[in-house]
Amino acid sequence: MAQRLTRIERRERTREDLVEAAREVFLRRGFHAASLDEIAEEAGYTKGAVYSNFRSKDELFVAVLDAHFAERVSAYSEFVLDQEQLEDSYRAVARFMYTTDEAEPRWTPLVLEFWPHAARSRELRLAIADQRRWFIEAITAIVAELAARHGVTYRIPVEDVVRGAGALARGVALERLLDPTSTSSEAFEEMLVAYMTGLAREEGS
Amino acid sequence: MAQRLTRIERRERTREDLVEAAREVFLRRGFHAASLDEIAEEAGYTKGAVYSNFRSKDELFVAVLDAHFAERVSAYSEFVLDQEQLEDSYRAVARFMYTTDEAEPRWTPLVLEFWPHAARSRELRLAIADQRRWFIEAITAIVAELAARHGVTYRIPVEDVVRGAGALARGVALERLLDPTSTSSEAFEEMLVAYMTGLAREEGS
DNA sequence: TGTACATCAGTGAACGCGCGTTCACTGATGTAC
DNA sequence: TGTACATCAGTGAACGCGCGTTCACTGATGTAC
Repeated sequence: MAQRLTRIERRERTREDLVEAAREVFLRRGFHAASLDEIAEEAGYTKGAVYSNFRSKDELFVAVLDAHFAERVSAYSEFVLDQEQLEDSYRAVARFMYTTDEAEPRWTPLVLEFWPHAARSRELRLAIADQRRWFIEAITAIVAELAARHGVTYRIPVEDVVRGAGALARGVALERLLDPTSTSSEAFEEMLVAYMTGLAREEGS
Repeated sequence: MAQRLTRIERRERTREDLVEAAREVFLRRGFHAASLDEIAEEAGYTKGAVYSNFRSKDELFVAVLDAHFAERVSAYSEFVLDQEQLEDSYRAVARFMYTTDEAEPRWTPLVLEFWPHAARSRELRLAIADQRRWFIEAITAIVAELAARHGVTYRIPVEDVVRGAGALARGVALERLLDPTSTSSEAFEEMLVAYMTGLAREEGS
């Protein structure tokens, strides 16, 4: 009994359906191999609906990324600052990263598959770079707050600390894509703690 | 002037030409966007020559990777062990990684673009995994030797130390692809030193 | 050293096909009176 | 509340095109005698 919706409501609904379906199909097939036909069908529409809501396959993908990063930021902001010890926060982050990667191991390669593609178009590259900057800034704010609470400063800008941590996580996720037995959750936890702790400035120096 | 070559010599020469040209075109265009026409033309042959020497575009790409990893291993084995201090070795590695990335910033995304593609074919995935394992083992041997000389042991297996370092480098290279101003050479050096030093076991414990 | 046939690396053109994009159309919602 | 026209979200079919792969062919190298 689909209730009657206004045009705007229906349009928003369709858009959400498409983004959700796109996310699943992109994960399943990868960016290049995913077809708009399959995405539209998964969402219960036809390809034309995609072009009624997005200008291109690229733009649809960017919408998937938008939704993802928004979710991630709110997840981090919920648990990172709740820990007693600084190292507990690091470990909680490591476990969160590792767990989400295990739950959706294809997410990281999917994003990375898109970057070289995006890098070749000026407009797309700028859109992705903006999106990324927004995400990095949001995470940086959380880490800066965490560090301030524990009276810690880092030897490089907090933003670089964050970028490096993300880099480490992404890199490990990729290793595990090719060889899922490679880096254990415990090993990754040690890596991240070593990285974060090693970057902290010695007290009072 | 082209001296007469035996069939085997000519075939080898053609193969090398194709791999070299493929490397350049793949770097320029990315894996998916590179066409065999352009590669063959760049090498001074036609597409047929590619199929006379390789079974597919995938196999040609794997040959490019083979050549690359062999070069990298011999580069590392030359300078890593020549340093006085352990930290000097870490810093030399960091600078090498950063410099090669600056020289060919598209290499990392190129490789990463290929992985999700490879992950979807069993045969290809195994070929890439084997290649990667060989590379990781070679680097692990170098780092193990380095650690032994300096009487250092790590809190996780040396192989994981190596994987993590590679992960960090790749991740940072990707950041810089989207925003070349993001992580400075100095910041990356600190990241890697922090990571490696942080993973060393406390002396005598 | 020379001749006759065999091999095969590379040519060049054609094939096929998937898929992103476009577009005329439809029927449900919106608006004016 | 009801009628007549306007709008526009989504349909469905067609288009176009790039590019990986195939294949019959050629001419230079290899081999046998």
